Amino acid sequence: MQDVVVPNVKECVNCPIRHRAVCARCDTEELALLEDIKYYRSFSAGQTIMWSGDRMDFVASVVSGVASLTQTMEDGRTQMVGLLLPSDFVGRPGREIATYTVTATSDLVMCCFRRKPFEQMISSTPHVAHRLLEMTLDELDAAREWMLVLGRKTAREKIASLLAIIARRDAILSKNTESNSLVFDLPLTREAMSDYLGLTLETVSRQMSALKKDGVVVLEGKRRIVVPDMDRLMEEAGDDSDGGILS
Amino acid sequence: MQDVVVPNVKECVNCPIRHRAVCARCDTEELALLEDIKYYRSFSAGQTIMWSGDRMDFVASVVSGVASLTQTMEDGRTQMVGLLLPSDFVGRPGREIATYTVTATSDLVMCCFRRKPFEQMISSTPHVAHRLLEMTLDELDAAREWMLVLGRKTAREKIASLLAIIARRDAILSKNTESNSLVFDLPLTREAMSDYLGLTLETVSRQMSALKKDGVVVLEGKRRIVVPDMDRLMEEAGDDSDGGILS
DNA sequence: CGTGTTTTTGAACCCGCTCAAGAGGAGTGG
DNA sequence: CCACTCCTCTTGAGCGGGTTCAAAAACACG
Repeated sequence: MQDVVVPNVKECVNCPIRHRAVCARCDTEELALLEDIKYYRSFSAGQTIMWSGDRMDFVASVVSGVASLTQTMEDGRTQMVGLLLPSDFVGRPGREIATYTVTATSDLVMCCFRRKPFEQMISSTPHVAHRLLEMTLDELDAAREWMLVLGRKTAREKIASLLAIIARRDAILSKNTESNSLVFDLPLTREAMSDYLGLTLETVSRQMSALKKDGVVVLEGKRRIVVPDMDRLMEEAGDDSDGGILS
Repeated sequence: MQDVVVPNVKECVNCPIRHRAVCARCDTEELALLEDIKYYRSFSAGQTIMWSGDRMDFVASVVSGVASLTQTMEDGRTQMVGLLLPSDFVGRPGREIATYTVTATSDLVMCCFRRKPFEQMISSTPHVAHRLLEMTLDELDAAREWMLVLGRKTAREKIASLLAIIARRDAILSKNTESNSLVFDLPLTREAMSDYLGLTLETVSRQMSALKKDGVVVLEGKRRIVVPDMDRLMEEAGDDSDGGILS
């Protein structure tokens, strides 16, 4: 966890997610409006930000760290339904009550907007509304991709798919596209992985060991992952390797 | 299949989905613009409307019937990722190439808009853009709900969940809220159900028989379903019955 | 070093899958 | 009307991947 400390990000202009978040399309004037209604909040790994059913007085962007959306049945069965990485958006304009439980999976910084004024901005500034539509469509695509993983892939393919997704997002964010091999930190516990993949934590552990034994990944310590051959990983995930990591 | 013949719906004002579709918020002036770029297309049950990877020159609303979005892996494993009922929207503004295969699950009528002019409308008329955002957020919620079904529910719960969803949508559309018992036609084959639920067709058949044996549903013929007790069905689905069918 | 947490590994079981055969319906033609 | 085909759906039997339950190992932090 390389502890991204968000050094006094007060002004949007210096914000690390300035060009990917919901504010990406805003001009300086619109940014000024956002500055007025925004505030930062930090959470430590494991902390629950919001319970399903809670009143929700803000929406937010993830600035750094990883958060997750989960749904839980009465008997405790849990399914993660969203993995929120930097620049991703939390909350639904027009909705007062949270539908999902939001948890900080790693240490986390969020840029929060008070809900009411933000909803007014949606109506008044097309740039925010348009970017939000775009991001929501992307989320929908991601959710549908995940439905294929959940519904049809084997345990091994599921693990490989998750690693591939994180590796890809990580490569985009940190521009470490030197070679074909990738190194990144897994921001998820085994339990979080199992909740994402619809598996038990034991199966996740077993399949991680198997992928390691077969040389698909190398584990440095508990969380650091090395992918020697991205194409091989994609193959294990059951996707056709279209080659382009940054598509 | 009660063969909704869409009696010469030429004008939007008479359209059965006028108040739920992407055009719901439009005033008469905006409707006139849409009329210019729209045209109807009919498909018969089983017909493929568009293959994943195809060029996509239009977006559309489902007027009557049911369509499905599916994703397929190289080895043929298939997952349905969207079930499109009347008023639902197909296609993504800004995208030229279809990501999913779209199939007419029953006989189907769609109201198509040429893509380019429609995209211009998104930018120029906030009513369309705003409604589309709202609908996309609803789709995202539905997809996430479905991730819980795919990832964590048993075969029996999956079937019950699907029946509950269709029963609910059907109740809203046709306002047959006389009693607690519901009757509707299943617009899906066993195979389509299995593709939706991440099961085999045999398991779907077995669980349908089991639900019938246990009196949760009554089958009249092959496709007509009677749900004597909606709360019971919800219970079988593993959801807490919040009672309100029309929430 | 001890305690609590996360992860790994083992062994037995079971739900849903696979493979296979049969049943039911709709349409066609004699 | 039956005979035939095609297609969807049902049912049966055995198998296997992932779960469950249990215990040990690795690690973190005082």
